[in-house]
Amino acid sequence: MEQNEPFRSANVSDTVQIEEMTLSEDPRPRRASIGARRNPAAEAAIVAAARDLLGEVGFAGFSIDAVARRAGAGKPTIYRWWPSRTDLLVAVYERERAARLAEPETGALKGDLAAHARALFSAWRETPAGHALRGIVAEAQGAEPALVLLWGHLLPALARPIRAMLGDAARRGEVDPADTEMLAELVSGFLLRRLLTGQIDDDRAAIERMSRILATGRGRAK
Amino acid sequence: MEQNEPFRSANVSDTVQIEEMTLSEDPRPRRASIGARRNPAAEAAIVAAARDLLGEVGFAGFSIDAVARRAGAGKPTIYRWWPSRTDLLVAVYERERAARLAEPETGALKGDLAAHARALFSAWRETPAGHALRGIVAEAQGAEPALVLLWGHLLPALARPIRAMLGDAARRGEVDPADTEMLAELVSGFLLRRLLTGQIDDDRAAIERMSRILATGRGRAK
Amino acid sequence: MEQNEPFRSANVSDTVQIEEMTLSEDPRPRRASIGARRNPAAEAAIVAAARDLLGEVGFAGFSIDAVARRAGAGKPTIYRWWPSRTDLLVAVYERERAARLAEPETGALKGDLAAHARALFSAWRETPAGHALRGIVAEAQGAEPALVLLWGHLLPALARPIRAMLGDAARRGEVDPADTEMLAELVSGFLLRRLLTGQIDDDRAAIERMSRILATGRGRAK
Amino acid sequence: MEQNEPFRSANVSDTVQIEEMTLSEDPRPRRASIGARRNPAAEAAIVAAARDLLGEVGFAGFSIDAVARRAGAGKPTIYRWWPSRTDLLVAVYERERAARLAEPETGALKGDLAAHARALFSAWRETPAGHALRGIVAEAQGAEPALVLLWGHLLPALARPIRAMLGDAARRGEVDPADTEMLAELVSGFLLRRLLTGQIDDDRAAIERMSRILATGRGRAK
DNA sequence: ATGTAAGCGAGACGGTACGTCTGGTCTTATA
DNA sequence: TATAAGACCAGACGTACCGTCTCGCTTACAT
Repeated sequence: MEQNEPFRSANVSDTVQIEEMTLSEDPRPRRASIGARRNPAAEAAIVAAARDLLGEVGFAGFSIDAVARRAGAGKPTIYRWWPSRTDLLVAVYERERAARLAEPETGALKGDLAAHARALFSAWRETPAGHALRGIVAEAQGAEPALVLLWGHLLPALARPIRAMLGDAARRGEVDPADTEMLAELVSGFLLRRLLTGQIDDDRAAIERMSRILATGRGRAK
Repeated sequence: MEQNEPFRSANVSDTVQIEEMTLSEDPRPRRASIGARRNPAAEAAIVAAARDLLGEVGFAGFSIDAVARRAGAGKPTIYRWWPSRTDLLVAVYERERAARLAEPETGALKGDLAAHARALFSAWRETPAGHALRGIVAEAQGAEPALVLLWGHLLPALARPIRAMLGDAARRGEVDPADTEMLAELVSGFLLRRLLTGQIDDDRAAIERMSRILATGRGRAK
Repeated sequence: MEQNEPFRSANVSDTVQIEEMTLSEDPRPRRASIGARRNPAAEAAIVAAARDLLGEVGFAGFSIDAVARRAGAGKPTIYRWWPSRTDLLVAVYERERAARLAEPETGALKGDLAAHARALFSAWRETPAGHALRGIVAEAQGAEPALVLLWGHLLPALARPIRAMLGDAARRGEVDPADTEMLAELVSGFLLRRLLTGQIDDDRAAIERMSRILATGRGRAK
Repeated sequence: MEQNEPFRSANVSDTVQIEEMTLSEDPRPRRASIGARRNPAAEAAIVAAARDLLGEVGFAGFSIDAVARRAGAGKPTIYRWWPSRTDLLVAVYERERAARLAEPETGALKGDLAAHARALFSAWRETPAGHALRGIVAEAQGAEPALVLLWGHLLPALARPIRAMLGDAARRGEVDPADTEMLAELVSGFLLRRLLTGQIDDDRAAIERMSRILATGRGRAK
């Protein structure tokens, strides 16, 4: 801060000097490079910081600066491995999703759908995965790459287990195979709409109704 | 996000006319105050600038600064009437929505749903309303007030005509009245999911299938 | 606030409505026009507000907006009579200066100067006049009209009683008439420098020394 | 404020050279960071821009925004190193003051004072230093930190060479040592008053008279 | 064994946008 | 015709992030 400044005179706010001196010992261990390859500790610290940040303040207040600060990482280190904020959100999302729900396999489509929806809402409530996905959707409304990622990768992944259930149901004769694709879209539309409007509490009645309508057909009114 | 048709331009009955007339002789008319009350010309110019900006660059690049610049307005004037970016987006959205689709009234639910969906997709493609709604959803992922507005005001408004169709269908005996609410939610989930992933092209097959499944029930596989 | 807005929808921050309704009765009497001539009540209220504001927060925080707010006056009313902030400051300054010090007339220049300086410092301390003059000097550093006003009107007025004392002293033979002008300038330089650096406490020793040096000459060191 | 001579331009040994060289091929070199430490080129460009701005439009029109624009710098870069406008003005002032007047050493106080005053007025006329100091004084009338800086740092520095002359004179027996402090204050009061009222033209008669009165005493009128 | 290549924390950099404040002008409605 | 009111454009304020850059360091790997 002092180099090359022959004329730098007393600043208006130079009274801070004293307290800066007490900072002699460094509380942060400064996680250095481990050679010409990615440092797993750095990666873990960054994703953990991002996860915690999302958990604490949600997508608002989620910034690369804040993640770097909290992780004790340099911003270029983040940008090296996650070229955009979206990528970092995806990393958090996928990491959380790893703790996955065992497939229900109740033997009937309606029960499978309901169980899956309830498990998903629960995971979105209790981990930052929900905030992460919401953030990705938000980014996708303004950035092309995020949009591609969302509907080329994330939403298909979200629909995959649903499609699997529907495939099973089709094999059991519960569902016309020609309808599985649209049914999967309707289910994920339901899930997404609830997530984005913050309505992911354990609303059993609604989940039950959705599952019944889509799984067993409605039949005409009596 | 792909439709580069520059959307329908200023309507014949638009309030912007006043401003555009003054533009004829002076490049920057410096639209002054008209007394201690809101200046409709300023309001029109701001909403028009916001609309055009959305149409040209989408939600990315939509900033209050840019709107003020383009409208020749002071930022405080914008903040006075639309306290947040979301409010301005809503203004654009509702303005565009005014040119509304006549209700289909085909006499059968399936046709009504399909016609409505196609009309809505068309409107989203051809006016900035789609971009506006996408922006509002994005904002709602990080800002509580926007979230409240979204699911307390905007989504209900979106679902209202659908609910009306379902009510009619229920009166005709096509649908169990107990299901109308969830059916409306499923339809709007479908619409919203398509909007947010940029899939609002005129996909007649998908719209047809969605309408059939939700309107007539699926019936089990043969 | 409602006119011409067919599309103005629910604002994000529209919860204020309720409390605005309680504002039915007006606490402020709304001092109206008294016809086609200047309303003394308005003038008094404005100058009083300016004076009080200066007294409470000093020149920082002194703005036309704040004065208008506090006086319950419209900004144009202020600008009509005081075309710039400087003019308003001058009004405050002159009004305060009205409660003026009786001329000392001790019969000797040194005592006159000291008495005058002490009286002036006291007035600057105890009324907003000091803040007003400081503000005028500040404005004069960036605005030509204020500068003209300052050294064409205010500083001469400040020097006038001093020049009078020096004239008397010259008549008494205490001072060379050719020196009175510069002596007056040196005295007012002393006063101004003290005011602008906030050193207008009752420093009798310094005032005494200044008076002695300028009034009786120094004489060489013993 | 009247001198429209464009003041001495960039010195041969100025640090700006580096930046000006890159300007040869690219109209906007986008002077990037040079690592986790202050970039001297950026500093030089900012101070130079501030200096030029002061020289061209004076303290009015001197804004951080304008400096940033002209320097091709980001506003945060300026605020990082000069937390307030005052700090930047001080930087300009001290930079200019570096081109210092050789101490006169005429052997007699009166000549020393006159030479010093004339040199100072000349520097204030021909460089932006005068505008910078005027700006600092203006700021000090509304901001406490600027006030502290002014009379704790800047005015003492201004008075230092004068005090030195007076000390020499006292050693030579020309002046009573007990008077040196007040004499220095009277001289700097004279200088400051002239600066703040824009009267820094080469008024030899006035400078002569001031020097004579303060240096040799006046003696009574004949 | 050593040179080189890459990762690392750090933080400065030019920008853009944020939301607020003030300046000075303008117009209306009221008296 | 003066007044209170308050909207209007303009633009500066100081702050937060963005994504890029360079530094000085550390370590592993290829020579």
